[in-house]
Amino acid sequence: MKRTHEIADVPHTPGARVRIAGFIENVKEVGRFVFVWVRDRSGIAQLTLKKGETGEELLRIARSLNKHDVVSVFGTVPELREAKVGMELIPLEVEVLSKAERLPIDVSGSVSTQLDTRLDWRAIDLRNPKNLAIFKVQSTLVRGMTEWLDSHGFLQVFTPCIIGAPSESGAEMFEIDYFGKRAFLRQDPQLHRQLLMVAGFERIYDIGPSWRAEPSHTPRHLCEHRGCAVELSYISDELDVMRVEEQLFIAALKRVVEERTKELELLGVEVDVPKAPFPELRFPEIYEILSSMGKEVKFGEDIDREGERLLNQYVMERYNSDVFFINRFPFAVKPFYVMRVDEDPVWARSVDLVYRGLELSSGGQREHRYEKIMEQVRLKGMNPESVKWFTEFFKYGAPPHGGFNIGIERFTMALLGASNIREVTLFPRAPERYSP
RNA sequence: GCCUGGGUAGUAUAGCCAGGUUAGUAUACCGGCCUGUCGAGCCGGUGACCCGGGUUCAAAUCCCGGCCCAGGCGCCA
Repeated sequence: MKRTHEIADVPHTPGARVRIAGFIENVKEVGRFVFVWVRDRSGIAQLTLKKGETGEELLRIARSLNKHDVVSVFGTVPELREAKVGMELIPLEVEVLSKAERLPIDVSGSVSTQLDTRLDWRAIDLRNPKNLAIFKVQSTLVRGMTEWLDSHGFLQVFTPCIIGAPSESGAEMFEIDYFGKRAFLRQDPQLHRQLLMVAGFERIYDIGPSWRAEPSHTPRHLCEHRGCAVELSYISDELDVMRVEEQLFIAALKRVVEERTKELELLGVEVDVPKAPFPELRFPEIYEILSSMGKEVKFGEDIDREGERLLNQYVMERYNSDVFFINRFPFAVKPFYVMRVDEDPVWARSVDLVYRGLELSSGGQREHRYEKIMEQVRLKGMNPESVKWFTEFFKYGAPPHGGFNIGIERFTMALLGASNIREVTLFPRAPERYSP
């Protein structure tokens, strides 16, 4: 290997001989000294070279280094550490593994670069330690969710990304050529998760991508995003789904708070882990709440962004909570597969989770009764043939079930207070961007 | 898709409204100075008006079209 230690793991034992590797952060010549900073993903090391003591060849190499050259360094831990940044090393040998030209963007933080330009140079942009911190947090966030799911009997599954027919009526999907036939990239793993409930898998989760062919120009939309999609059987109603979702949510945040203190500090983020149960607002009461706040929404209609913001404000003021559920959406604005409230079928057992003003997930109880599903297909004006591949299965026994899909980028964005979802996506896909 | 605001060195910005200087500044880069730098500092240098058309004696600046960006709305994770 080109190194024996990550920089953060180099022992503070004077005289210890180690080999580290990383990018050149800076080279400075001051008086009798040449200082070289080397960064790996764990931290910074300063190489200290002293004229008259260090060999001429080593001084020559050190002076010739450019920012972001990749090097491997063999050296000794000094008696006295004087560097204020990271650890210090007296180099004995510097091997240049790769040379770097002048960087197209600033990664050090001295000049801030616009997001779009950064994304053009994303692999270099990601060398910024703050960006690494974002994805460390994201990794832990997802692990917090999977750990909770695994320990509560949920089976991880993988459902198809290519589907033969649109999963919901009228949704904008990417069309692909499938051996001369029309196929689509899924916009949600929804229907296949339900089929696994029909299969008797009872509790599953699917972490994977979804695509939306919507030309959305907003800071919170991507054309490709990943979700943690959960489905479970034998629920009494959608409240059982909500109880699972909030436990999952809490477990994920706890993991981040426990394990990513350093990263949260670097990013200047404070996280409070909320307590269950989360506040729940329901239609049609929501119309009254909005009305009392001066916003009129017609009975039976969906709320818009402004309405959502007002509800967020309402929950903050009334419950002092930055997370809440919205339940019982109008069936008119939801897809055919949701379960309606039998006694009042204007409303669906459809649930959104809103965190820090951002819609994190949609879900709820699904309709598992064949006759009802077919009735709703008709009510939505869909051609029954187009969803037969899905609906047929419900003739042969289906447990009552429900689930939700938490947007991973959205979750990360809300958690870190990022101003744009692309900040928390490694290589985002947006209407005008599909590279790198 | 609609609305608003933008596009100036590698990066980030000033100048544009009231058209006319060597297009200013920071940072990066190159060179020099400095006996421990750590956001180092100081001196010198290289480097730019998105593309196409129009108005004008003259366009970074005004007008039209295109492409791209940011934000708001719709759609939603």
